[in-house]
Amino acid sequence: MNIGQAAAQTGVSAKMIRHYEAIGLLQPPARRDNAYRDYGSREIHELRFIGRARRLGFSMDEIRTLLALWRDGARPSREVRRIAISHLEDLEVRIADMQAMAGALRQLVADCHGDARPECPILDDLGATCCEDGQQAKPSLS
Amino acid sequence: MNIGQAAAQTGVSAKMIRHYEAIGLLQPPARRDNAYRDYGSREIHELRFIGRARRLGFSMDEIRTLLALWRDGARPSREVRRIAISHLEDLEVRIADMQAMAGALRQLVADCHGDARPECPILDDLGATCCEDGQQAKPSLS
DNA sequence: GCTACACCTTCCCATGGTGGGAAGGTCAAG
DNA sequence: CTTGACCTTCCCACCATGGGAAGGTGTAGC
Repeated sequence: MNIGQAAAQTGVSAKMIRHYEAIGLLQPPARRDNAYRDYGSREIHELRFIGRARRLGFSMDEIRTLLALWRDGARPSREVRRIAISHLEDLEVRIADMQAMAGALRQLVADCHGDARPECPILDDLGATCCEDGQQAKPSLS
Repeated sequence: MNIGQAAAQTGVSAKMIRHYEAIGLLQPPARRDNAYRDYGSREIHELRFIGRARRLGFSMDEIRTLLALWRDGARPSREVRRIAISHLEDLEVRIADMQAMAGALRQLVADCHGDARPECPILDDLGATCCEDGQQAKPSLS
């Protein structure tokens, strides 16, 4: 199977398939006489694996490890679970961060009348001149 | 004020201050005889503005616009509010995405016993061979 | 004055995941 | 034989950020 077909089958672009090969995430596939890469079901399978893991937000490093574990039929599931939990915790931290951002923004948006007048609590907050004299004027953000 | 002091005062690294200048986000500051950049309270103020906006997750493009609006004392607050709302919606979409990821992962982690045995629903799901024959084996992820 | 150290300058490079695109080869259909 | 769609490799760009080199400057202590 050509790289283009493999890309279509797995949702991973041809560019990225070559990239994954270049960084050693994937074994170089067989080549045809015309030097075209030739993918079989095993490679398709791995590409799909990578695509899904990416969509779950795993880093390339995590995916590299998961892929090794996946290829090793005898791996202890403990290992995999540990990685998944660690990534999950990571995700949760980032979600909490973004929720904090969103909360602060929601407050600012709610406070801003948003009409033709120039008064704007959003800009006021962003520009809060908290430390010109070393004093924090207002707790506000961060 | 030296760039290092400005960095300390604003929480924006010296590297980034120079970078913001290079991409035209900031006016080039005055230079002393020794060619050192010299920052006054106005620049400190702007740097702090940028730092806060970054911490709220605004993109550089958004910040560029917000900064222009901020400098324009007569801007309509409507403009600012529109940008903030648009960014907020963006944030909310991303939060929802990450929550979906986290939810799927949590499920997988819960299903995986995580011991010395090789059976692992997490890898099974990632590797789900959904379409080798054009059939989706299991709804699963994405 | 000399030495040490901290700071400044500019310039280049790396990250990571992805895409754009050029220059050239190959294949299939008309 | 032409056309267009594909493939190959190679280089470049993004974005925000940091690392670091090579060289100048300012300050403190001796």
